[in-house]
Amino acid sequence: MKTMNKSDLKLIAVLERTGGFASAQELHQILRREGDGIGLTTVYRALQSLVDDKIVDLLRREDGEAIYRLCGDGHHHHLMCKSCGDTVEIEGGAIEKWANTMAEEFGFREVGHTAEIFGICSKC
Amino acid sequence: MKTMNKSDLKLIAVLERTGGFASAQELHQILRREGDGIGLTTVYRALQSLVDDKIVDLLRREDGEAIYRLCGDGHHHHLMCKSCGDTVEIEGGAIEKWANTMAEEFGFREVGHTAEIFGICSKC
DNA sequence: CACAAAATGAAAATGATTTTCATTTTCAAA
DNA sequence: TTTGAAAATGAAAATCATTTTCATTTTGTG
Repeated sequence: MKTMNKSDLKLIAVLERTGGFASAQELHQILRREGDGIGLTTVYRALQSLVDDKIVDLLRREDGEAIYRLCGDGHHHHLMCKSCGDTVEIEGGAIEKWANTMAEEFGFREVGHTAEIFGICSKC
Repeated sequence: MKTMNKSDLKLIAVLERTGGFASAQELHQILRREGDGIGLTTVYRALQSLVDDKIVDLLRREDGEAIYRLCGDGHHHHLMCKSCGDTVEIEGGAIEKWANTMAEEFGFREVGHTAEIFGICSKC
């Protein structure tokens, strides 16, 4: 780990606090809301460098927007209602195993994965 | 399967011929190169409707660009190389079970899911 | 203090994708 | 065959996330 400036630390702090995934735009809004005048450009730059340093994971939402989360966060998956948008965090131990097994079988390394479930919740 | 117009068929033809994944822009260029004056808008629309009809799969390149490929039959998942983009179709029996179990546990119905694995393949 | 390197952010640029909207094509009913 | 409505089409404008540019500010160090 090399350079680590103020902005990097801010982003890490927010990611720690919020847990899970967030897009650059969302992270920027959160910081703004908290009174931090940080610029969007800086947020992108900080996230980029954190990804380069493997401190943060970069995934993609279904629409292609980049989302970030702290590496090594015991990560979880989501169950989201297509109707009301309500989301439940769920464990994915089975998925981790599946991903690793499959990746190994095909000789892949530096493996990551995404897995989300969606449906209609009981309230809707 | 419902509507299926001329453009849809053209796109399917190109996807069959080329095999593997291609972005909307690439598919458009290929058609143009072959003398077809189809517009980019139409390419996007055709791809969208093919995805809706589950005739083509939509994934994302690392930079977030959408890439499309003809669906094999049956539901499957993908193992994609972050470096060269090579993709392997894999079975996800474990995932189906996991998704259904979780959904049931939280009272969700009409459940679907996504699960993709990515890493660096042995060639890269 | 002084100064070079690093950091910052506003604004412009980029590039994929979507939307708008006017025009053309398709096609079944008359 | 003619006709009218619905579907399809594409050029151009609009969106939107992300990147780049560039002038300014901050920081660390000699």
